Amino acid sequence: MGAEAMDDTLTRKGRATRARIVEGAAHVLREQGVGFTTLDDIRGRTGTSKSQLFHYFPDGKEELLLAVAQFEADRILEDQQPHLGQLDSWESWQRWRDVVVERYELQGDHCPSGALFLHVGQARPGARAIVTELLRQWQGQLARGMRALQANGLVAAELDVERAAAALLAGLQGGVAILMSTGDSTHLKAAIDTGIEHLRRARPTTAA
Amino acid sequence: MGAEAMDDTLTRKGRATRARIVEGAAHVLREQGVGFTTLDDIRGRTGTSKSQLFHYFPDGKEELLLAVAQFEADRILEDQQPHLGQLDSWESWQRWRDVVVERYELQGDHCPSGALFLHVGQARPGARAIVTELLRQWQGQLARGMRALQANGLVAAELDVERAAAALLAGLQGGVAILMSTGDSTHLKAAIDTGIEHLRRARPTTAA
DNA sequence: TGCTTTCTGGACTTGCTGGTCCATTTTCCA
DNA sequence: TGGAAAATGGACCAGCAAGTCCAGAAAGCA
Repeated sequence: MGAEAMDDTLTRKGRATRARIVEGAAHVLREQGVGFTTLDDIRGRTGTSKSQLFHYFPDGKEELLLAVAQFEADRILEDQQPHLGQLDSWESWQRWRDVVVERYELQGDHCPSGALFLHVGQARPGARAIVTELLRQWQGQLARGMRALQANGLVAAELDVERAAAALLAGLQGGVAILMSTGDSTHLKAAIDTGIEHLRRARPTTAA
Repeated sequence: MGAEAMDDTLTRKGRATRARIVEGAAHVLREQGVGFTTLDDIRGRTGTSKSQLFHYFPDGKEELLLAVAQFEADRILEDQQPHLGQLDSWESWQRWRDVVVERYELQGDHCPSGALFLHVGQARPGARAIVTELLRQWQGQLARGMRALQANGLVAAELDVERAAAALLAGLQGGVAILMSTGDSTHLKAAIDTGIEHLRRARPTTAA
């Protein structure tokens, strides 16, 4: 997209303003939802003028939304670190679980990042790519953690790691979706806990 | 809502038109998504005039969307019958699984009903109520099926049925969400299959 | 049949929102 | 320092979509 090409000609001040716009827009979007947010809302929040918005995002709202989607996608994985990258013991899985639950409970119905990409992701091809890549990385990290458990002899080698990771990721996503629409985190907890339990039951047959 | 109060004064023709509007609107919304659908789109699709729309839905778009949400919510559970109501053997669970997967694979990225309520459900209180009730009933049926397995001695009585049902529902929802945004049903299948597997592993300790 | 109520068509209004434009200020850098 | 390029402010425009209104057709009903 044109964003990178623009970074070349961006001054220090320009980069700061652009970042301010993206962050501010992300905030407004999380609060109000994509469908109810106007450029003027973003303008007000970020203390910028119309011309600035179009200066940094020549293709207008579409491009800005895409930049926010990417920003949020990155943030989602970062927020789970370092736990998500170190899933090599039962304790670390538990810590990761707690971080995820706490994070999404805090955001509550304030349409978290998950909502953002779900909304955008339906039609626009660019947004779909961002979502797909996010899910790929997310699932990859979960699978990596499961293989670490296998390597440590905590989980049977027979476990279909990719499938288990896909199921866990789906449960997590669904739990978040339900949390967003009902305000209740029961499903999120149940999904993750059951997913981890699934691993726990897949103890190696040799060990006992 | 005003809808029921209106049914009193509706003639046969009136009821038919109202139903046509709701069904047509549901169709358009599934195709285009909430954010991209205008009243004129619905008007065109249903062969109605502006005044008809506001005659049957005095509160305008909001009320119409709510009616569609309720319509879709009912349809979701109906489409899973009779399987969802008869989950008393492993075979029936498998049949239900196949129906769900097939149904959502068919709808593909054509924003299925799930998307609809997710979109609407973020802010509007009425929509939130519809979603909550749908999930409650859905989970109730799953839990009922699990209890049937317990009654038939196929699953240990110790299984926390409500928690397992919540986890399965979350996985299903997340799987559908991922299917919608990526076009891939792998996660949906993995989630449901893993959920059922979870039950299979909870065999009664007495039987063996 | 004749009167009332409901139903329908479609022109019209109104407000909002994304997007354009240009003048002005600030920053860069040679 | 001075000119070019970037950054900023904000007035302005155009289109669109929700919602209004009223006149006329079709049903219901006694």
